[in-house]
Amino acid sequence: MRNEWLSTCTLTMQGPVNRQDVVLKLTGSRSVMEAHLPTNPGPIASLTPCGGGQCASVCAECRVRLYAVCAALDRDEINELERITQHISLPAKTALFHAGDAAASVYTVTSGTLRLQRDLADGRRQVIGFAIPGDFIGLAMDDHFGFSADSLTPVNLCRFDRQAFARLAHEKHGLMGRLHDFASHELGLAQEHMVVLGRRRAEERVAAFLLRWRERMARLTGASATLALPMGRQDIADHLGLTIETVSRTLARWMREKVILDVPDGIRILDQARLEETVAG
Amino acid sequence: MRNEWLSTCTLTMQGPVNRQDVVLKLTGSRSVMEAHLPTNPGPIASLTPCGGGQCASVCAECRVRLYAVCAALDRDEINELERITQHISLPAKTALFHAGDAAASVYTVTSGTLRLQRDLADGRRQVIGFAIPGDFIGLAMDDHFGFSADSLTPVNLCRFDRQAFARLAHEKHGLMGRLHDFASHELGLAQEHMVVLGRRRAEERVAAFLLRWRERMARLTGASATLALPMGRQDIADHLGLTIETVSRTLARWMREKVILDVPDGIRILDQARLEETVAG
DNA sequence: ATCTCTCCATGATCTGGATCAAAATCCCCG
DNA sequence: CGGGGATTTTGATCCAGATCATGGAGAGAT
Repeated sequence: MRNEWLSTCTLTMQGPVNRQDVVLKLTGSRSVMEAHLPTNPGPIASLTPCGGGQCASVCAECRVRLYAVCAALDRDEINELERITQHISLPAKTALFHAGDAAASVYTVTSGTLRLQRDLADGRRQVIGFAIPGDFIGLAMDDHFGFSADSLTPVNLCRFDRQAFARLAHEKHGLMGRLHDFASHELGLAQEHMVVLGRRRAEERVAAFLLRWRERMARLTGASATLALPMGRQDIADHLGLTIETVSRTLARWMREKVILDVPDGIRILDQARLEETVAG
Repeated sequence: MRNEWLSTCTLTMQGPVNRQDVVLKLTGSRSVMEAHLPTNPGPIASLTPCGGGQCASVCAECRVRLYAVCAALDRDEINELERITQHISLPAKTALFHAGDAAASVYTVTSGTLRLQRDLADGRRQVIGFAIPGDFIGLAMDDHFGFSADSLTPVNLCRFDRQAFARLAHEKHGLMGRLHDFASHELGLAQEHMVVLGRRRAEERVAAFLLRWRERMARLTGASATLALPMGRQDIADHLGLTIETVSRTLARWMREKVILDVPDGIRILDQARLEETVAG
């Protein structure tokens, strides 16, 4: 009904097109302004292999090694893994891959934050999650990615050829076990998020998100008073199944009530107990 | 606010209490009537080990073996697995385990349907999914189950001691790989369900559910005109983040419009294309 | 400094689906 | 076959959060 006109809308692009940039810019309807056009995936941003792909023993000094899947491997195996590894950097706000792309690679995040999302044809989107250092990207794929990945900040990743990585996982039992631990853990989190999306009120969703994000960041950087939020309000909304207005209003209310404090690029949680009560109901 | 009085409500039970039976039965508020009390988990229904736990080579004639995790094992390994297997039957509408229980066992479903759910303190519930023959239960657990499992129909399961099963998985590489495949696949489905819960309208949710359930049943029994729905309307609603009224109205409308046909214990899909259009938007 | 663009905040209004209510149907079980 | 609880259906009304509209604050660019 409301989006019917979309079905007859055709645009022709000249030159290479990054799909992330192709949004309908029509005034008068905010939601349509943000609709991504279902173009063929264009070339993604060029990637910079670190040291020309020839970095020896970068892993040895990797800060996330003990959190990542790599922790399953001993020194020799790490070297073996490193042979199929490409260390790459991605600028902020750049696509790593798109939903539906052939999954040629899998990744471990070593720094920065990525947004993982699925898009519906009419522009609605669900942010599946945010990937942070130590996270493995590519657990839930067949031959094709089921979601898109975009950097929110500059990001560094280890890229592994998927076939080669799968071969290694089948040789090295510890690696497969570790992959399975990651997948099980992710599955548990996904199920928890289903409860949030299916049965929680707006305020509870935002509180649950802040507490969980704080937890994840604490694992990386240790407990910190301020909480960096590299994702925008719209991203939070799309993660929680809300609108940007609802997220904004909820945070604004908590700021008025001194539950949280606004700081540049994030917040500071002043009253964690209050957020926990909100989640507990 | 609305449920504040619950915080002062205390009931004392005499004799063993099956948590599934403990619901507040107060007229005047439907949602509270259905609230499960947070009692300590009582003893679950007694389980009947098939043949006193001494069934030799039951696996050989198992109808779901090729779909289940067991498919990863050769004849000798199957025998080894069978030594740590207990074949059990569960009557309909019976708890297998509760969220928070120590996860002593993991399971493969061989017949029947189970409902997997998480409950919030105030009675809201999210049905994580439904387990059918071939499904493995226990992928996403740490030491404790993150959700409850109840039979909707009579159910037969293979119960494995979790420690022993984990040990076997660490010895038999194929089994671990298969477990990981199951976990990745589940993760992909969970992510898809997030889109449904976060961004889809009521009608789209129900259509997506029917199509997906049909797909799963088709894998088991082959394509069939009628679709058995062992779960109730409330279960569907709690799976889709809707109310029973919305589910009921949506199905009723489709029946009026000859998209589906009411049959005992299920439906018949008359116009699959219509449902697919609904999901596609 | 000014322009532009993107993101965020906030008030006003609307609405899809929740809630409330009541009747109808189903399903055991004796 | 009939009584009583559980589940489902259907109608009326309500409301949390969506939608619409507008203004403001920052960050880059020139």
